Amino acid sequence: MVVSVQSDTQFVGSERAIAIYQAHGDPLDSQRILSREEKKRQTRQSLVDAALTLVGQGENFTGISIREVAKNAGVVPTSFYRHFTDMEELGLDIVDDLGMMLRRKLRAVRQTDGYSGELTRSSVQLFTDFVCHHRNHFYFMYQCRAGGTVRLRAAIRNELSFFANELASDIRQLHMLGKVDSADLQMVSQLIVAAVFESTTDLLDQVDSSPTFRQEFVDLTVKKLRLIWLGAECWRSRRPAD
Amino acid sequence: MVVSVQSDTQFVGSERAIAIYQAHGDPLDSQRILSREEKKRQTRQSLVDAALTLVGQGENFTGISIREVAKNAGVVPTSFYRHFTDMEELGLDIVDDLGMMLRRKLRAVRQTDGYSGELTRSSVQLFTDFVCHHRNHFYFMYQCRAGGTVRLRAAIRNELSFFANELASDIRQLHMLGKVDSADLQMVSQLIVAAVFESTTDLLDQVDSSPTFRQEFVDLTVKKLRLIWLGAECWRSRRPAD
DNA sequence: TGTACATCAGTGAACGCGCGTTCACTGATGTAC
DNA sequence: TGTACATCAGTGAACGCGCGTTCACTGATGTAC
Repeated sequence: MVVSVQSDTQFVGSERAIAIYQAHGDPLDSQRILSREEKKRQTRQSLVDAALTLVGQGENFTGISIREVAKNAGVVPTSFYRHFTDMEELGLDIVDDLGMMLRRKLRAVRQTDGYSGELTRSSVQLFTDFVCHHRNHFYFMYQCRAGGTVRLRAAIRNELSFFANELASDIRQLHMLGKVDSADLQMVSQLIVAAVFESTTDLLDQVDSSPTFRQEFVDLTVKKLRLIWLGAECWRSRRPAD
Repeated sequence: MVVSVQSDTQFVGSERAIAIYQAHGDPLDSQRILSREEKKRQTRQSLVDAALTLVGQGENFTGISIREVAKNAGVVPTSFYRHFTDMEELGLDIVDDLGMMLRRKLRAVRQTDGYSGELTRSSVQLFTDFVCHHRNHFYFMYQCRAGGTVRLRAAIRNELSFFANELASDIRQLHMLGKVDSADLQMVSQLIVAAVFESTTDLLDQVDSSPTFRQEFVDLTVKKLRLIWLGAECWRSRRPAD
């Protein structure tokens, strides 16, 4: 039911509605005119997409104006207010969006046991592919984690700690790192999430992201996580000398 | 010779010169009028300080205007152009500033062997104090690392990799981690720098930064580094099971 | 030392522009009968 | 099914404002003689 409209094409008013209608393949409701609610949802999505596209083009989210977003969504500036009170609200929507997509992915992977071969490597590979498929969302996240408003920063931080918690509970579920108590496990998870997240900046900064570069990135990240994992396995069994 | 002018006080033109003059305690040149060059340097510094203060107050560096900076520096907007072509240039100046301060600190610590007791802990303690003394600089760094212009991001990334390199060479110098080859040592250093840098966001987000919170931060960071260090010591001696 | 000129950091008026936000409106969709 | 009215997403004109940048200027500092 979800129709993706190419974000680089601009439609004005009813033109967009027609384009959406034409893109819709289901013959059963090919005669049906889009409901008001549906059209509103589409416009809202156009606004979000426009903002993300601008971020992907190198603009700073904080510096993007309502007028700019509206223009790129093919809508008059005043329409923006039918959907969001300000850019912060739109930003919070993006955070939610990414959060939901990540959770959906996580659920799918867990259900189908989508890991192939070695666990660390396949997890990193899945994450890497995910980042590359949602580049603009991640650009946004990295920008706003430090540069956004207080609420935006809090929302992003919240998402990150959610994933650290999920990771910790998965490690427990798989009966790994038995010698690590739960407070320390939390620390290990944070460390892993931080290492991956920090590394990801390299992936995002790479413009082309050729398959070879992506592979190098996966290799390096796996190596880092293995080292952390090694440390976690030794943890408690021996105190560090220094 | 460096005189600090309270950044929340605004001076206009010659008023500022007088204030600087009065703050200057050395009786030998109490009669001396500041040279043109010196005054220019002072104004330039006021502009940089004004920008940093605004960042410290929660504004996003990318969103700060030339007029705003000039106003807070107690100078007319046009004066800005006597010192910088645009805000990006001012930003690059801040990066250099912080880089120099960090290097100076590093040198001082190495010369005086300023580490007290355990190496990891005293290093983290020194870094933590440094961050708290240069809060605004670090706010700026975190914001611009992801949200700045291409040149700004490159400059910041450059500083970070400089410190990873310094760390790697120090580890070699102290004959630690003998079983780790130089490519892997680079990886370990990156991991350590990333872990510290990532943790530091917590320190910056804490508004009051009470001594107890600061201590907790040091403890947690030390723990993380110990775990990485433990992993690095096991590295090569045993391959991770997973 | 004093004088005459050069330099140039800082000034203040002015410009055109894009911004956020308001307002009354239009006309397609939705609903009640 | 048809009609009459309600809703409300999107429109377009208008506003006052702060922005970056230009320009000719001023007057203190610096320099040559």
